Amino acid sequence: MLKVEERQGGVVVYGLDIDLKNTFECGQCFRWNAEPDGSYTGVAYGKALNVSEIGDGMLYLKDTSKKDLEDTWYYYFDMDKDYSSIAEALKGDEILDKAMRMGRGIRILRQDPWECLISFIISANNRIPQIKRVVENICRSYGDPVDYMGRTYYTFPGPERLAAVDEETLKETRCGFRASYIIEAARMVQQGFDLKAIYEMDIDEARSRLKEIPGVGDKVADCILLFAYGKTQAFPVDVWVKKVLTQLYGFKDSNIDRIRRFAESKFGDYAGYAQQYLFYYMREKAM
DNA sequence: ACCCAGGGTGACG
DNA sequence: CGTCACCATGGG
Repeated sequence: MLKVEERQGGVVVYGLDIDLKNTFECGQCFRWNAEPDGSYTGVAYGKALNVSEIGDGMLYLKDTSKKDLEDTWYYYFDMDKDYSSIAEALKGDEILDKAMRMGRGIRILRQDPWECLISFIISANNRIPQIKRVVENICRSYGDPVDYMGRTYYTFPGPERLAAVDEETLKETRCGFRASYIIEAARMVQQGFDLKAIYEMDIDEARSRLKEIPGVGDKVADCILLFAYGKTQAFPVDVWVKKVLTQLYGFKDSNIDRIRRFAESKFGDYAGYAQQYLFYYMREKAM
């Protein structure tokens, strides 16, 4: 258990291994933005939050109650998870060691499955800044306003909202050809597709269930399993990870399913963490 | 003008 | 089973 202390209307958490920039800009989430002072502001689970690193392992959650921390942020940041044991388990691979040094302080967040589902449907054949833009447009058009620190933020709209939007109107958010996928996904969830039930499934059953939703293939499903359901064995294979495995690990096979199984056998239960470090490493290296 | 992005789908062998 | 054009959008 971490030490928590209320301070100046906010909450300070001590002893948390986190780097906000690496965590929020590693491509797992799309709703956090850097402020001029280096802090980050975002919205999750219907709540707005500003967070900053105020010292070694000290995280300050601004204008937030201890109750919000316990109800939402403790889970969202996965504060129980001990990352030193993950690093220990993944040690010994030179490429991954270098990637872990670069991605120091990345935490895999535990996002809302519904928001994660739609966000990664949007991610298909798209770029991160554009994904962020579309998600933001959707929230501004269909979400609920939240006042926080003198500004207005918007929640991610529920399935019943998006199910009621027609395709041409939704395209005003610049989501492009993914509009029909988003609307159909919303209708399925609204009509009883049980996103919560997936928490309890083993990874293969969970993946095939998610793939029943249009716009969800192997890669998108694995992102949702990793970033929302906490299934850390999941190893999403996108163009960057493919580059890592072919160029750095010498794996000569373009079949996504075989790449994924190779990684799962190589990195085990922590494959998802390895994936995120490697993805971040490859992207930063290319830029 | 061309290529590509945290891909998925459907058509075709 | 594998391959491939296509999808909408914006940036290089």
